[in-house]
Amino acid sequence: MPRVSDMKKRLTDAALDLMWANSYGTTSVDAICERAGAKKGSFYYFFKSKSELTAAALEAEWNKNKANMDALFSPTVPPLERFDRYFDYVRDRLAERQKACGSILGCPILSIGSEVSTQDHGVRATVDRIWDRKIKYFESAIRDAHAQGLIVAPDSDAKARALFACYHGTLAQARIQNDVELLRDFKLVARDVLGVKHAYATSS
Amino acid sequence: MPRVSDMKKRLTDAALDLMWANSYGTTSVDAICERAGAKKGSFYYFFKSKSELTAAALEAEWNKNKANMDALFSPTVPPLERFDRYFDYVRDRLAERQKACGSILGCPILSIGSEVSTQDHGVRATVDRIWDRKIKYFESAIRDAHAQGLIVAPDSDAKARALFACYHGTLAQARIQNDVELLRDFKLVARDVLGVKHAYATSS
DNA sequence: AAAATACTTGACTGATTAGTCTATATAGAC
DNA sequence: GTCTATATAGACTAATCAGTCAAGTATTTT
Repeated sequence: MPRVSDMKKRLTDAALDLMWANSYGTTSVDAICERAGAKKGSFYYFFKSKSELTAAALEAEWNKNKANMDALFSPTVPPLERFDRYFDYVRDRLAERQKACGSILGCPILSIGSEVSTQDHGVRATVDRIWDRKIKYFESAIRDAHAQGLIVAPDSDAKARALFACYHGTLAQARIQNDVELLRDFKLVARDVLGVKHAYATSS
Repeated sequence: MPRVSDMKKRLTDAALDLMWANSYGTTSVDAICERAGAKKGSFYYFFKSKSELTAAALEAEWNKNKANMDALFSPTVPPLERFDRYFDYVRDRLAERQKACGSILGCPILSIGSEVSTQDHGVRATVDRIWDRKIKYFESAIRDAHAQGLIVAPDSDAKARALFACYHGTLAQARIQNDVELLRDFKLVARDVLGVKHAYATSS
């Protein structure tokens, strides 16, 4: 096995960076190559199209985040607190990124997914897959909260999907208005969606 | 005032159609012209750039919908019922559109806004303006519901923004997954977000 | 009918696009 | 050292992009 290269990773990193900050459509293969320090030939050696690279970039992003998600949604954390920690984590990360690029970027999966969903079946399928994996964290926390009598949510899947959609709507709004403050109160909205009984609301 | 043309309207109609079904980035000026039956010269006679046309198209879309919104959110309708009627209306409209183009398209303001927000200040400003106008419908319904004791929502603006964001997250998810069914249960989510007291839940 | 305004035409430009292709360089196996 | 798979280099194509422009047509005012 001669010669190993980190170019594949550099390309997916560059692609996600640019597409998240701007959009799929305005991110050219040339720009991705330039940021990754690659030439055209290398790009098409690793990926057979921009579409395929995008799917790979989203999967890579998921893999980068998975360990954090596992920690945030660890069963050792009280279920409702998992959400609070997660929302804080995402907000902090977006705020930090805003310092670097000037914008609140929202969720790349949603932005890119919404942009290409009617046109690129491959990327859409990838988005769907990642979406489902992420929802599982929500679902399991909801099931635990229900079992502990903190909320009433017999249909944990539906509840998880509803909360996930609400959260992503808020992230999209934060991106459009470039305002991180819109994320500050989401914990309260989440409590409403979850139907948290007042007595059990976590303090933070 | 010699000669009047409907070309401006045809161009904004074509632009919104294409951008809604696909995206801002993949909708070329040439394609807009072709669908509108216009030549390049006419396009740039009416609009000085693709960006300016997009802003005009979004404003035109708002104007087309305004009368419907006024009717749906008429003060003569019980406040919580206004939401139900609105959600039904949007869902029906999207389902109908799906028959024509094969896809659930979600909200064009959100899709286009999210796509261009970090790059096109003019379009973003337009999106913000329309967003605020739409939220006013929610806000007034929430205030009325609060006054009638149907819900507890002292901060009607915050509640309206939260519900609006949740709804648009659900629309975005429906677009990405091309599934109108995701919109079916939003009424229930809305009740949770609004904090509707169980006794007052509208039946439909 | 002439003038003025409102609109249309379509060829054109120069930049950028995704993607291809052939040649070459580099590293580990033997 | 040489063989071989892995990776890089970068010129190239053909299509498409947003936008320009000068010349023309249609309609109303005077």
